[in-house]
Amino acid sequence: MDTFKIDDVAKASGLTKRTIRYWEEIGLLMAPERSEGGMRLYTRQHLERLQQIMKARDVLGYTLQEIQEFVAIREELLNHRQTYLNVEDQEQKKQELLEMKRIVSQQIEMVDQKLETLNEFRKELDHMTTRIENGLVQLQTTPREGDSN
Amino acid sequence: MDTFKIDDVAKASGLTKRTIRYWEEIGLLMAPERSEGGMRLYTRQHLERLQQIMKARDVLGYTLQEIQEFVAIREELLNHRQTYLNVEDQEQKKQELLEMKRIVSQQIEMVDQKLETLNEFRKELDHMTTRIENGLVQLQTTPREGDSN
DNA sequence: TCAAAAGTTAACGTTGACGTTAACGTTAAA
DNA sequence: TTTAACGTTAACGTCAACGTTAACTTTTGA
Repeated sequence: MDTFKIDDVAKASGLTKRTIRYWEEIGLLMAPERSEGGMRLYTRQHLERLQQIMKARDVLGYTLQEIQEFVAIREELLNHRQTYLNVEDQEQKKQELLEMKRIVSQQIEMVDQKLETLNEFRKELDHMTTRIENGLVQLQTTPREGDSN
Repeated sequence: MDTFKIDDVAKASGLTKRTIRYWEEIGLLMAPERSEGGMRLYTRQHLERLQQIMKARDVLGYTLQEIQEFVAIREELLNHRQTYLNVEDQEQKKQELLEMKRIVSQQIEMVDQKLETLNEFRKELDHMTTRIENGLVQLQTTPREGDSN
């Protein structure tokens, strides 16, 4: 079969069933097809989406609302291929594209800011490692008060 | 004076007074000295600490608990200079240093993971920008159905 | 076929991270 | 000195992001 039940998805993703349903409830995960009886039937696409959301949540520390904004833009870009017809539609599409560009620019700025700070943190951690190892060496080379000399 | 009242700290940091007190309450910010009457008297060190916490919260998306762990280690390294006396103290200090090294290694791993994912995101955002701008160019060069030719 | 396993919705509970309000004490400037 | 501005603690409120439980229906394997 090409579809998964919610427990399969939960196990594959590491999320709880509640969380999966919750994310659907708030519009973060697209609602899957249902069986005759009403069971959710997920596809690979749902799994991929969940992975993306988890990455954004865990790594970027975004709220689900912020993630939703990002994912929405991304989706819009994909669905939103060549579909302009007349002058008004062109004008509208232009406005949409400009709005998307604005939001994406904002997000780039945020990501760059995060990258910068993360690199600072990384340096500090390296520094701490050095200091710890120096401390360990000190212990080796300075055994005890008046020992062996 | 070398001390600040809570409202000064709030304005300097952009946090609310409530948040500052809350962070002290959960042990994230060291409790400042008090005046005769009981008013909190902060120093520059408190301000610096608050900046660090804010960075970790906003950029790394850590919970306050996680931040506390990071900050604690850092503090320990600073306070924890050459203070070994006898063999048992040396052994204890060695264990402490090894434990700190373990935790710092963990944190480095997490930061590296975050950096990697952030760079992926950054690339994707660039890609989106390109696509949006292509869309805009398309609109310019394909004005209207059967226009001007 | 039929019970156990797994699914569903609905609703209330919980936890972290504060916001808000109340009731009161302290500082500082007029 | 006195009063407005600012500080304090204590307690309850809130919001996001789920956890948990209940009451019920659908699937499934022996």
